[in-house]
Amino acid sequence: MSLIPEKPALEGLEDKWMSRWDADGVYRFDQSSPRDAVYAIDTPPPTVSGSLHVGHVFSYTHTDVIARFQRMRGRAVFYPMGWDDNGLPTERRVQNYYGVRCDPSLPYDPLFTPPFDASQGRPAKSGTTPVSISRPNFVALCERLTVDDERAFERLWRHLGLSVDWSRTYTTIGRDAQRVSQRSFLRLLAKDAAYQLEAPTLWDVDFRTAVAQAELEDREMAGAYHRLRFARTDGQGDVIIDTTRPELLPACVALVAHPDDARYQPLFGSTVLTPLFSVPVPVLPHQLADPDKGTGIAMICTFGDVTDVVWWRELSLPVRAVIQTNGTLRPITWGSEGWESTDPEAAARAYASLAGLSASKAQARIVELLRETGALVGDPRPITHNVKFFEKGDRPLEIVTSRQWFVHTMNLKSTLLERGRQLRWVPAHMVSRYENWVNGLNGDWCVSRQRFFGVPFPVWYKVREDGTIDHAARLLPSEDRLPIDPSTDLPDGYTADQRGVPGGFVGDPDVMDTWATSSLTPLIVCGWDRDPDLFQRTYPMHLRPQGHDIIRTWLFATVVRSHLETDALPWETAAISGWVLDPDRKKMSKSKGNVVTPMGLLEEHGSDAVRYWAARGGPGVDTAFEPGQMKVGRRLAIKLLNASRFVLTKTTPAGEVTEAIDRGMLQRLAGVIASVTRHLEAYDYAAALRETEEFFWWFCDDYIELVKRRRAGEGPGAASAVTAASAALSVVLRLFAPFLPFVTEDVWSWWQTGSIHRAPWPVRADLPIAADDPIAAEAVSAASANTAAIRHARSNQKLGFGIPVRLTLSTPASAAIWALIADDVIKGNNVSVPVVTCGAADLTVAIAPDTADA
RNA sequence: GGGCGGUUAGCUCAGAGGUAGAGCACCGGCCUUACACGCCGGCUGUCGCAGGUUCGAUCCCUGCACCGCCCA
Repeated sequence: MSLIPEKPALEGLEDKWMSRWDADGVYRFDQSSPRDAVYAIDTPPPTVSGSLHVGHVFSYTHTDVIARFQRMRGRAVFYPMGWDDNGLPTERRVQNYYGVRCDPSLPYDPLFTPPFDASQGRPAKSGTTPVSISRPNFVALCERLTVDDERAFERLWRHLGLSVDWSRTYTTIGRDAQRVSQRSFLRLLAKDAAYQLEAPTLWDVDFRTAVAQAELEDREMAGAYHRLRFARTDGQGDVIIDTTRPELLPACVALVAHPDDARYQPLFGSTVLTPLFSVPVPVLPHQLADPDKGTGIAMICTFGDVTDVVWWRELSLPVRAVIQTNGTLRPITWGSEGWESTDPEAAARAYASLAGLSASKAQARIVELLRETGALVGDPRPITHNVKFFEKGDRPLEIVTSRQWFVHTMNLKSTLLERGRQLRWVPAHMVSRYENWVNGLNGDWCVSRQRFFGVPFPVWYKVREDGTIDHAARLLPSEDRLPIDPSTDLPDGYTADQRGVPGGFVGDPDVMDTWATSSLTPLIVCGWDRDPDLFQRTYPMHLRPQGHDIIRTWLFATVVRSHLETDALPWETAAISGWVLDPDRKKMSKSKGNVVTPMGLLEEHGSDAVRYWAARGGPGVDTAFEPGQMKVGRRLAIKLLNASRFVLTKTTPAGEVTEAIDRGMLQRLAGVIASVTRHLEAYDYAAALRETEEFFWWFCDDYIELVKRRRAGEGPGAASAVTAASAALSVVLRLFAPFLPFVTEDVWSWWQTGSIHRAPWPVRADLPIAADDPIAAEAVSAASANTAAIRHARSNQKLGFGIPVRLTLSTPASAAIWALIADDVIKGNNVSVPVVTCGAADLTVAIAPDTADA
């Protein structure tokens, strides 16, 4: 009894309980649990070089509600957290923070210290050239910098009350992730599911790396159609084409028109000369040429866009690439092989002012040249059009020929669609996002990136005697050596001094796409290659929670990898969270999200209150950011404290639940248990919370108010109410526990041993009532209805509760029902003199103040 | 251009073939021995638009509009 505070409050509950839970290991996964008792969650690892915002709090709360529910149902919940530190965002931060840049050709320097450390103050900006360092040194700095972020993230998650097993935290650049990524890669290679190819690839000229289809986004940009005149070699006049990329004219390899286009049919097979450069190119038919676009005939360049790639491949055209990996135009010797021109001198003269320029500068310059020579017909006509960008990039993507690693996905399309159908999607309609994406795949998955802070490809190549690299002569490590870094580790049978010399070897300089690692999270956390016991207990996992924006990337890639590695779906269910919208119905923007820091929110409203707001946003439903709902959640938590205190400060006399109202209340609660359980099983946490909350307010405002006077006394009537109320409280606390873990745990600790979060999920058998009794149900409904009518009358006559009233009541309730509730209704409404007619058609009430002389 | 979702009270949202709901906000009242961080009561609607099915449609069907997202 002394454990019940006199004036209970929410303040400080987070700190109190998060350390207690940690000390007691409440959320530790019990690896001795048999597989069918396990519930395994594949948590999205947040990007640590970004910041956590309100959207994260929202969706991670959803997952935690499910985790807590499953734990209370007796499942051994496997709920590790990961940090996504691998990839570009971290690289960029490290470069600026330490004044370095990575050069994978450099050897590891064990004594290296960075030129500066931004936390110690930054040197004057001018004149500081980044220091080039090896990949292992660079990676070490990345790891050093991300440690702080990860600590801050963990603190926030603990404060929010995520029931994560913190002993199993992983990072996407960590040893486990590297080893799994490399092992999986070697196995893909062994079964020809991965391959290397030198091919035109989407390329970001600022990051200087290949990017994959999944990382593209279209952006609307201003552009212009330029009408160019090509001379026919038969002297029969000109051919006029339209292009938005005149700067690629030196890369032109053909003209193309639709095979049915009568205007150009006579030209097919003939040759024209490019303006300025006088390169003879053929005019060819292809059905992808759009007769309605521009003049209906286009130039094919290597490479302006993905259609150029198709034409180039299907029409067997030569390559004349001009865009270099840094986005500038390369030097060209006109007249040499591959750069044939009928007037090499003029071509060289024209090109001299273009070489070395970026694409956009080259465009401006070549337009001048075309105009001067009369090859530009009319003025450029401005348009806006969609241009492909790397989602993190600043300039349009180019297509550059380079050597890349790919994973076969095109040949898996129908299998992947089938996998999508096998997965349970919450909400169900999200499957169409996935199908949309799979159906739209237009190339295999490019998994190599010309970056540094990622998992290296565990591959070396032999160097020929002439010093060139023989990419076909791969040297692979055995699996037991993994993880390795080919820029510092040696292939078996070679010595360090053979690196990069004729007859020696070189390491593959690339790293894996960040999705190529994070697509393996189920394999990483479940111990695929290190803990067969854990793996068979946890994999396939039960739940993948994530946002709908990364269905095409993370979800898709994970399905691919699990299919290839384990011939199985990685999880049973994918639960897709919506977004948090700002008041303008836009996705909560970064700037906005930073104004409202998650920690500030949790401190202002309390974690339970913020979780309450989050849990009201149903699966897949975008939800407005609304502090008002957090205030409501806070009030709910406070109400729980007070109601609990009230119930628990009178626990005698205890006894059988005999009164109809008490039994009716418990019956109603039994229905709530069943319904809430059903909702949670279906991942509809929002509905579960709504029903629990609705019952709880009714329990407080109607049930307790009606019975509190009877309960305050002695004897069987009091015992019935005391027992019913505390039984109900026990259940209600447990129903709320997944949503409001702090306040429910605190109340639980007043009168129970052990954590509520390890307590069994409530079932009907917990309630001290036998089979359903329709009389009791009717009694409790009648009591509520009659009370409402009396309250209404009081309010109309402005008679406060403190004033006793004489009551004239006609009620539809039968005399038998009225007899069961009369005492509680009369006392619970401060009625002094009741005159009651039972069995009436309608419920009517008349009251009058009971004056003192009565 | 194709796909998915949404449109219900001032706001945030639930709902279901049969008399439109909750919370917040607002208005009025109440210190009722758990809680004034509380309690009681009240007000508010062409359920986006137009057709169709039906005895009956806000709900089902068709088309349209607008918002958001995904994909070309």
